[in-house]
Amino acid sequence: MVVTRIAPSPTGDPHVGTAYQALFNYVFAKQQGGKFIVRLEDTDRSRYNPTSERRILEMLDWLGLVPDESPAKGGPNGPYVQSQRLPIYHRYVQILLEKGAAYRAFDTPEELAAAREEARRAGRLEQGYNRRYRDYPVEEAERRAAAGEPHVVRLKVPLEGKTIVHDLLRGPVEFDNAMLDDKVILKADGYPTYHLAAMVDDHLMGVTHVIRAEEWLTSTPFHILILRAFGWEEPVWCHTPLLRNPDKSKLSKRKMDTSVESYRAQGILPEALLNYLGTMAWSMPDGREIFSLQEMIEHFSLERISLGGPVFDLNKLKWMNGKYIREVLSLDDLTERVKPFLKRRGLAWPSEVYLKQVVEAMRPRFDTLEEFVDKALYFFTEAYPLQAKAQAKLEEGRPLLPALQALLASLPDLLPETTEPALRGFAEAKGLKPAAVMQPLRAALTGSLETPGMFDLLMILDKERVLARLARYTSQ
RNA sequence: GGCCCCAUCGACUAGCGGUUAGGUCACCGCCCUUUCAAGGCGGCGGCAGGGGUUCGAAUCCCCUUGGGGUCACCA
Repeated sequence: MVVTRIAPSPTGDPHVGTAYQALFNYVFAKQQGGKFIVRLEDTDRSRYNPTSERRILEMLDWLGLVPDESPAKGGPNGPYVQSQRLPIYHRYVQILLEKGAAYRAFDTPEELAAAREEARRAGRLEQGYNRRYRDYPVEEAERRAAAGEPHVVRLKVPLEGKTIVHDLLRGPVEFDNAMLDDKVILKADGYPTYHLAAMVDDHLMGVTHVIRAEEWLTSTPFHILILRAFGWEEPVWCHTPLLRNPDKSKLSKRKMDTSVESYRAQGILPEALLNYLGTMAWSMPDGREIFSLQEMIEHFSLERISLGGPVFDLNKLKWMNGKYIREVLSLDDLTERVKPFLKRRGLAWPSEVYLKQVVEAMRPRFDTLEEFVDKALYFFTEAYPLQAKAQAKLEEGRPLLPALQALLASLPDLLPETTEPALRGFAEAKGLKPAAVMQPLRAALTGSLETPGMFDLLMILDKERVLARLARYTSQ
């Protein structure tokens, strides 16, 4: 059975890169009838963020990428939080030590820094750790360890030969073992590094496909060496391109908004975010750009992942979100989604029917849920702003307002069938273009020059409110 | 800098030896129109460069250039 996983580390805000990886791992697993696991990699105690775990899990839930096994849900391979698996790692480190595949190293961080500095100054070719303890007598190392001397455990990497990563998307990628160094697998604080923990867990959890970001490609030979040291089978490796900033560098919160929570707060829909991420380095065989998670599962293949690093384009994300708002969601669904955004701004709506009318009228005019609130304020409060351009139009047409007020007051109702001929007739009688009447009226009723059509506006606002708002400008 | 990956319009991409190089976002124009949108129609714009292979290269190979990643007791 296919088993995939994501292994986010709880160090901060839930990241779109995590969502991206989750999407591909989830979709592939589901398509193959397999399992999708979430495992928290919290072995870096210094960067640990206590709220991060919960928020990452919430993000996946919001997106609808429901894991089969996770810290929250549990499963047969738990625990799913690495800090709770320390005894497991210690056991496996011991095995490597006994096999002579790893060794204890007593260098202090200061010594390592000094050695690095010296190597740099000497302009030496070889990179990384100088292997000072690689051939240190085992009995002596054990004695010092037993005496409680702080130390790390490093993998004994072969000095010669090549390690070949068979990447699903790139074919064989060769690395000279001489270019590798003896990486730390167990830190002085007793926590494993990513390299060891991930390989042990992937093996124990039966992960068959490691689909992860390209930044891991160059440490894959090291992972393969760990696997070999244990005598374990390799998973299928599949390194996907990195999401990029507009300047093509790796997506980062310094240059871009990378927080999924932030997009959610702006009123980006989970379906749209997922859909957009699904078009990053992947495409539907038939070229369609709007597709659901389910449709992606139906047509997905890892082979269709292209290798160029895609720039995360806010502009297109917004467009796609707008597409979902006006063409994919039902009116009822959209109306429901808009509610929390109104509430958060302290706005209320008189009835379900009213809200739905407003949403329908506004539908082609907003791309995010937050934008809906911004642009539809005058439907929900009398304290809407009068924009400068609208004010100018209003002043221009101010002389018309009393007559318009009288006209509208005289009508039996403000339905479009009634108001359209009335207003057009009014303009014609005055020898004016319709716009010369509509624009000042629009400005008076909404404080804006960007609104739904006048006749919809009048109907939704209702007679009483229309007249009251007009009275603001005619009663002095 | 060493090592590794990558390379089609400004952005996302289709293409997997023979296409007038297609679509989407953005941009521009037109239409629709009471405003703003949405929508429709049209336009601008690309195979990084150089060598090969081949009857024929965006497609295969090599080099150059460019971009990115990685070189932590972080993941």
